[in-house]
Amino acid sequence: MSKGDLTKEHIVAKAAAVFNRSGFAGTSLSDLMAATGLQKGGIYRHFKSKEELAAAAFDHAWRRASTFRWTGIDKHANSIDQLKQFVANFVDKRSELVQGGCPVLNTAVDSDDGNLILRDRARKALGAWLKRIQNIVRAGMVNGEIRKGVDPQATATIIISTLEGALMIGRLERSDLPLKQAREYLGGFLESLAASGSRNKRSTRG
Amino acid sequence: MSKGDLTKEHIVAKAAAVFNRSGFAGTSLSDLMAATGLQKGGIYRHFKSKEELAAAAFDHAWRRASTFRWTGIDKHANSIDQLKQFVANFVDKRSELVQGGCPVLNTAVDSDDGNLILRDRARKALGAWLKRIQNIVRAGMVNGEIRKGVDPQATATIIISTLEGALMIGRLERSDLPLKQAREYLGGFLESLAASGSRNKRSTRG
DNA sequence: TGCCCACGCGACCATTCGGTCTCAAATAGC
DNA sequence: GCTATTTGAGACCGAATGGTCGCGTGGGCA
Repeated sequence: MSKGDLTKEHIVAKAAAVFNRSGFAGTSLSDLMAATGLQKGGIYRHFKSKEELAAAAFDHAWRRASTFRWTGIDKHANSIDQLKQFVANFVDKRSELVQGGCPVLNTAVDSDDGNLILRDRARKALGAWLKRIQNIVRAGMVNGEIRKGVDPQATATIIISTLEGALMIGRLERSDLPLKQAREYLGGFLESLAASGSRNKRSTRG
Repeated sequence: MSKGDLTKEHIVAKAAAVFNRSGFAGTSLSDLMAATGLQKGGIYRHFKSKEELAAAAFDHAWRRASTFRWTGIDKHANSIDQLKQFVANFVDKRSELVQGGCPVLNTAVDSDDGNLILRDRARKALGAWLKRIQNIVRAGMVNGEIRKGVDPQATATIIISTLEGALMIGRLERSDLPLKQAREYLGGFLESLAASGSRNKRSTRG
């Protein structure tokens, strides 16, 4: 990897934190210069505009967030346990994230009006996220772990909504209690999806 | 009401929509000039800074949102019905809001880093909102409508989280399905809070 | 009707914005 | 070690930013 590529990666990583904290409009080139330790020319050598950098930064932040949120899922055979693990990761692995909370939430609110490029990236990221949860629910239904009649799409919406909403509340209150409450609540919710009899052999604590 | 006060109110109302859509940093004085139809001097006659105007605009937007969300609550005697009405209002009365979604969500994300004035306003608004829901839950417990053992604080967090999260998803997807799913889901959730036997006399459809 | 001051206009200010470009220095290939 | 190419600094650009101020005007009150 050439020196230039290394620099580019460094810029993206630093910029991701700034954009995630301050939003696109709220981030100035001088903020980015301070964060990266580079001058303007050094940054613009690698990105042709602030927007292009913001897009790369979002991708970086989202890749990072996804990595943490989906770790340890495969160690569970049962779909409900997988979903519980995801919820637990979302709640516990925040500190490992790029600073400033969930990139999708932030970008959704930040670029709801203009900035189609950023909005589209957030939309696609959220879509993939929802789909991945839906697929776990569907697999659970096929395997007889999850009741017939459960709506995978609505289930995914509820899980993500609750987590993102609780994240927002917690950030305003500077407290992690809302997310802890969401985790506990979603634990019960996920148990309630179980097909009757399918969870007898093991503790209900996932 | 003097002409000046009228103008001031007009500025606040127009500015509220712009700030709510574009955020504080994303809103420029020229945006506000275009929205209000006034020149810079006309705006600065009534507000000593952009920030002061943004604070007044938040108050306006929040007052408006609260009005719509809490309409028709008193017509229900039962606390669970009151909460259902609140959820229904949140979902159905969006179009009557100041444009751009929930002011608390937007301001929370927008001013999470700097802007203490705005952040503080959003924090207090959210706190009052949570408290009001908690009080309904507590009243329901006192009246024997809601089970003992329900946690009013966690319940309020779950309701608001789910709604705000679904609002965010719906805005990204340009769809109202997520909010509809949240309403339906929360309907069941709220029913599950009922003290056993307390809801036999009436339809479960609130 | 006449006065006066609240009101809003718009020119003006320093500063910062995102972005460009030239050039010296560092790097990489030979 | 020499050269060709990358790389990043930083001066510079026009436009836009948030904010100020003096002045003309018109609405409100006597």
